[in-house]
Amino acid sequence: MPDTLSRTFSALADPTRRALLARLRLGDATVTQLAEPFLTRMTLPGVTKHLKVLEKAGLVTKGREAQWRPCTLNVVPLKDAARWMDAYRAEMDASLDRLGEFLKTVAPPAATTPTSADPSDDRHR
Amino acid sequence: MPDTLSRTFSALADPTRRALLARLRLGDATVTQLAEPFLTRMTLPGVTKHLKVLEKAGLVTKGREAQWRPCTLNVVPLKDAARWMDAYRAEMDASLDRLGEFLKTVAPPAATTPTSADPSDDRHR
DNA sequence: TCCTTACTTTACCAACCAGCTAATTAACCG
DNA sequence: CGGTTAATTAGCTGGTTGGTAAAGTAAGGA
Repeated sequence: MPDTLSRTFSALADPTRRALLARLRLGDATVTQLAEPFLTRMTLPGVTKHLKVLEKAGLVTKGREAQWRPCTLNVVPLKDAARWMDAYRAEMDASLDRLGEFLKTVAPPAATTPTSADPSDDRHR
Repeated sequence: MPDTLSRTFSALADPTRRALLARLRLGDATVTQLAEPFLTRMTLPGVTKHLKVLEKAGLVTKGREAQWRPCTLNVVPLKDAARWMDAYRAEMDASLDRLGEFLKTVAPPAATTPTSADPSDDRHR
């Protein structure tokens, strides 16, 4: 029984679960609707299990409508995760990607005014 | 052997590892230096293992200086994780927290001009 | 009442993860 | 060389995870 943040990150550490969240971003859906794209890869109980992980992490809430369980995305735990990441925002912005890093070592440190346009610029908003 | 994003989130899904990253944010450190705060809770091989997880996720790079292994933080994988989260930025901003949500249902939808100051505002940057 | 649809639970398996102790490698230092 | 320090590796255990098949629950409808 780990802490909330760990459970959130743990829930995100699976491509199937991320895909389920992405699907829910488009709107609520029942379990079978959610499972449908994955049924070639895995069985329905498998999807149910993934959903339970997401539910325990608080990322999904399951409703109850007759025999259907409409699932809803809940981003609140994501906020905490994003807030944790924000502590690293500064060094993320500072660090260029590998290519940029390499170019930085090759080119002289007269960096801020390159020849014409800097392609490794303007990422993230 | 999961995908990169899964390995990143998985590496973050442990408070010890997050603490190691937080420590590295202050600057490089050797394994024993990193381990020191945790040695009451766990042994050194335990910390080594956690570091290996972080290394495999590309979040930490280990150098080699005589018998020391200076560790460096590498935020590049974090950028991908942050970019993934950005897809949910809109609904994160839209959704207020549980309290806010509740207040929203109680108060009329004349929301955008609250009485005086909105406390659940101005988070994130 | 019985069937169908929707979904969950149970029981099992293999793989992995977190932790330990003990042993090993590797480098420096006297 | 022998000892000390730094760190890893090996081998074990117990718990969790991801998947399955098969059985079970619950509601709607003929």
